[in-house]
Amino acid sequence: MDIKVPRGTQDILPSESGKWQAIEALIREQCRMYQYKEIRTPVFEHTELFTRSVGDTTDIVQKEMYTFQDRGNRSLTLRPEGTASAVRAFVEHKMFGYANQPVKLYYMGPMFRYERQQAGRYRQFVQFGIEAIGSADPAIDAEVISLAMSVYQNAGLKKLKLVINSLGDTESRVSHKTALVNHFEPHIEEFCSDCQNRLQKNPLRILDCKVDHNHPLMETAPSLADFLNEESAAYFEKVKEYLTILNIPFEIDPNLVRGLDYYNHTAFEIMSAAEGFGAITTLAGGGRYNGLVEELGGPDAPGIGFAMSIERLLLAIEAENNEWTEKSTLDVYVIGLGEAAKKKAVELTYQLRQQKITADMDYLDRKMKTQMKSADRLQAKYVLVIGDDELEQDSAMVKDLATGAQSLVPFSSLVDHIKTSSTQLGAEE
RNA sequence: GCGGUUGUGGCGAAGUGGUUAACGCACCGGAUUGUGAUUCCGGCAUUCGGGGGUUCAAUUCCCCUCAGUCGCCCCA
Repeated sequence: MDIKVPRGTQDILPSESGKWQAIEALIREQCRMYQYKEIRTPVFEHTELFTRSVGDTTDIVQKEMYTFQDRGNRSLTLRPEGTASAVRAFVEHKMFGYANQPVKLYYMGPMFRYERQQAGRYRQFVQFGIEAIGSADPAIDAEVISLAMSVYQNAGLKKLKLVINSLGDTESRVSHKTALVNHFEPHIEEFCSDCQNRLQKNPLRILDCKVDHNHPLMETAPSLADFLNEESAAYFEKVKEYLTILNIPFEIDPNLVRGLDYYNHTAFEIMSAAEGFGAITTLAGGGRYNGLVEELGGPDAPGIGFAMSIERLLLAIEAENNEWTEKSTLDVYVIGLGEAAKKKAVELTYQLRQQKITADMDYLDRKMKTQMKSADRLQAKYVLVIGDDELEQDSAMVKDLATGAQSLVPFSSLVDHIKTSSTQLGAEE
């Protein structure tokens, strides 16, 4: 078999899936505390959804999307991020009419971006994200950020860095854009063709161009911070104030610009400061997107959200050396010796499971010693041994693997015996 | 898109231009024909990612290719 997983994808094996489930449970619990409700949207959408929301001059849309034609000649795209779908659903199902506003949503699932893989970056990766749509209160910006922080803290992470910035409102951005165009236009022929295209459509993207990043005009480009109008600056101040009330430390990075076009006002990233972490330190990113709902055909509802990568969260946990010790969940391993005893073993294993006692047995007809070894490796609490002698007495030999003690117990009282001894065990701990 | 690095059994990992490719783990069998640690004995790669070339001879040298991995950029 020489077929392998496609590039940039991975199998999460049984030895790892326990961690995933633990993280997922932690996340769902946090969302419950904050009263965000899960929304599940398709993994593919009409391509236009992303070109219109994420922005058709962004890297994501221009070179990272998995876009294909279906048999009906529709252009579809595997979702590269979650906000577009959530907002699309918000509009499609008229959630702006819901009694409870803002509408608070969360999602968790695979996203797809065609990129070269490296540590913490995959072509299929899992994002957890939330969206609060319908409120322009800076307090909810702080709530959104605090939920992200609280997931990380509950996962045991300590080395975190929150970076925030304000991208300003439409007016601020328009004046900044004009300044950028004026700045670059006289020398635009010195830039790459991509940048020349970006000049009128989205000059901000010129600033993170890969080709021309050494051009002297990059250094002297007008900064967004200088173009924030009064309302935008006041809004940003309020967000900072609320973060301070919540005791969440932050840094301001005036150069923080998110890679998606729909953001305005608050933008933030949470990074890992753990040493030994890969080159990619961003754990989560998000921001406000007033205007996006309208862009997708809804009313003028403001929104804010973030997305985080589960893969990177797990990497960060590892980098901070927080071990997840997985406890064995096997109560009983049943060993049947000989044909008649095996039949009994099959029956008993089934009965134990029905009584909510986890049980397993050998299906390879291995010898006693090897089965004991299996039981040991599986960290079973008890082993039941059934042979001809036990059958004659309608009993099983019950061995406590921790102490090594064993006793003959009648089949009829096996379940009670195991239940009472395990609760005693549990009480001693 | 660009660059570094790696590719030997289920896993980890040595190694050499030349008849049998170390070792460790795991696994299987036995010592112990009904009991898990340890120990001892035995078994477990006609083959060194794939293709081509150099050579009397290549897993070892050269070229190409594929794949993993890491980094740049950007992002989650």
